[in-house]
Amino acid sequence: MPATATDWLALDRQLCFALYSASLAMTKLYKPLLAPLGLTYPQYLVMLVLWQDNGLMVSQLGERLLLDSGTLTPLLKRLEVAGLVQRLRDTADERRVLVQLTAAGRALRTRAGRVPAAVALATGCELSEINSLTSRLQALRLQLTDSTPRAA
Amino acid sequence: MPATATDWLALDRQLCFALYSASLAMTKLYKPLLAPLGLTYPQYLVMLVLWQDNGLMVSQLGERLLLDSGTLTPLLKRLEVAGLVQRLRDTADERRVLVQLTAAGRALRTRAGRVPAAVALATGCELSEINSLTSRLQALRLQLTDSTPRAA
DNA sequence: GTTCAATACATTGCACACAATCTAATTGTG
DNA sequence: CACAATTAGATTGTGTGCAATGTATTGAAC
Repeated sequence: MPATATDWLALDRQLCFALYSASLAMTKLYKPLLAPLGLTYPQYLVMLVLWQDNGLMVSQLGERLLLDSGTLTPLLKRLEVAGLVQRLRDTADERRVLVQLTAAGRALRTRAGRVPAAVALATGCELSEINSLTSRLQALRLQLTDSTPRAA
Repeated sequence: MPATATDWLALDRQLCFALYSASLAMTKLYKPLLAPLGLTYPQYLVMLVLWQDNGLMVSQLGERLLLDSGTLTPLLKRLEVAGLVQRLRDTADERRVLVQLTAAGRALRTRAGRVPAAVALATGCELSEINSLTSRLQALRLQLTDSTPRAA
């Protein structure tokens, strides 16, 4: 089967694969940077949210990160075991679980402060280039989540 | 702890999160498109490679997709159970496993032909925009895999 | 006030990713 | 030829992602 003039199924032509492999490569880049902090990459994302807005519900974390409870519940339990967060039932509404940083969790922010610069360096990109690429990816994600409704 | 003037740890400023969430959103977009073909998204990527180059070794698939045997071996076994590929020990070098498309696997290419257009539509982007974003992500991935050597 | 629907989270099952380790086969060295 | 080093896959264990389902709590309607 000879390749057509423009083979739409060629791997190197796929935006999806460029996205997929770049994302996995990024995760691998973070791994040695986060290991000293005792965090995996998704756990780091949760901490980023909590460092900005402490005391969120599980569902609010899920909205920010676009993850569901099936992913977050076990992840948060591991963060709790690690002593970085506390999971507290909301007394006003006992369906809710509030995720609070512990002192250790707050303290970790300082050590995490060095991570972004190390990542920016590894990308080999100017800051302006990083920002423009970030913006385009955010726009793409917005478009994709709109064309892929997740709830009726 | 008040946010600094430029908070380098802000979630929406992270290239990594834009990449991560866009990649997950892309996978969710593919899911209903690939379900009729009986493929998951990573399985689809493997099929893309094989449709271009049939009869590769597991390690060659891994080079193209940047995945290791721990990921590919069970995935390929599932594709074999689905009747789309065959895994054959190379008689010349019995360490090697050659992955060959079956007739059903080759035939699936025709049905997959409709997928790229549906994806392009969902992105809401011009083709030129898709291509430029793809190129930038490929360059980023290359830079990241170079700064993150995986073998000594 | 009881019943029904909605909400918030937890659980289960499946499929990746990947580090670390293992086994079998091949290659290189003398 | 013996044998150490290398190579190719497979296996194991951990941690996501997510669909589907379960459970307890709350809110709404009557």
